[in-house]
Amino acid sequence: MPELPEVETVVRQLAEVLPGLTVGEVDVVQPDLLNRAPDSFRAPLVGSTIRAVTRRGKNIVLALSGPRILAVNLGMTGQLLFIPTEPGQDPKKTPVWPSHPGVLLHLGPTGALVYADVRRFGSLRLYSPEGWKKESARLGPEPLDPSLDGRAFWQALQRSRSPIRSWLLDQTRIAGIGNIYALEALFRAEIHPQAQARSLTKNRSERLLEGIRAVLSEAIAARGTTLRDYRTASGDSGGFGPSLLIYGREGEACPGCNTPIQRVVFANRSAFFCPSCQKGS
DNA sequence: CATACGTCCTGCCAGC
DNA sequence: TGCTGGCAGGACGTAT
Repeated sequence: MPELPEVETVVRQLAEVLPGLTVGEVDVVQPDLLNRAPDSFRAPLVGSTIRAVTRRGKNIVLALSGPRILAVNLGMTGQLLFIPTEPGQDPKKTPVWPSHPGVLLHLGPTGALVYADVRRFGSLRLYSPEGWKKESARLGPEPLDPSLDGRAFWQALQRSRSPIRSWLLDQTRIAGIGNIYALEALFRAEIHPQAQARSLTKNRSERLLEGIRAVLSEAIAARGTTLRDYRTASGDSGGFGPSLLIYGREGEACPGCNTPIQRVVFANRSAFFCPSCQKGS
């Protein structure tokens, strides 16, 4: 699921409700989601207070007293849900309790935070502030950060022989983009997904960066794309699905020229594109 | 170092 | 109706 707009949506919601709350009991239902043994995951968390909720790439970053950092990556099917409760009410007894709970953080009488994940490709990783700083430094720049300029983006592309879609999915090159928004941005910029990164002209790469920023911003405004599993922190679906121009639309008419949209598979993933509008492979 | 590919896991759905 | 194969938003490890 979850790419930058979906993660940003969850982060914005959680930033409204979590700061100031203190972690009580921690239930680990699926230990394989954690980056350490359940006991050493639990111990530093219990009793700590949530200070801030931010995003780095596709990671939800909870800053805790201690200090500690809890980084949550939703993988393909992860959900991070805030469950409001009445005092004394069991979050598991609420109508919004998910079907595949992985980790539950009790947050006092007013609510709980549950991570749920059908396929369990996601993760909850606990770090020291220094440890997280190192992890974060492995990721590429934030596409919506204005300090990423068109020239730096183009120069980075010039150094790679990878297909541009693969380049965009590599989190160490640019952080937060996944298959849906990579393909949407490439369609907007009229670039073939298999075009070599370094084949892009400066103008074309600037159009690509503009396309990335536009589609991410529009998707955030719509609270993300729900294909199946993605939910906001309050359990709602995202509204951007109908606005996808190319993703999942094999055989449909290109909105620009009416040519049937094609699907190719490379690097083990589907790529949708208009063979007429998107050249350069 | 850079790039390419298989793998982790489960559920759903089209097609037979 | 029931089974099977294909496919899914991500990321990491390994091989070349």
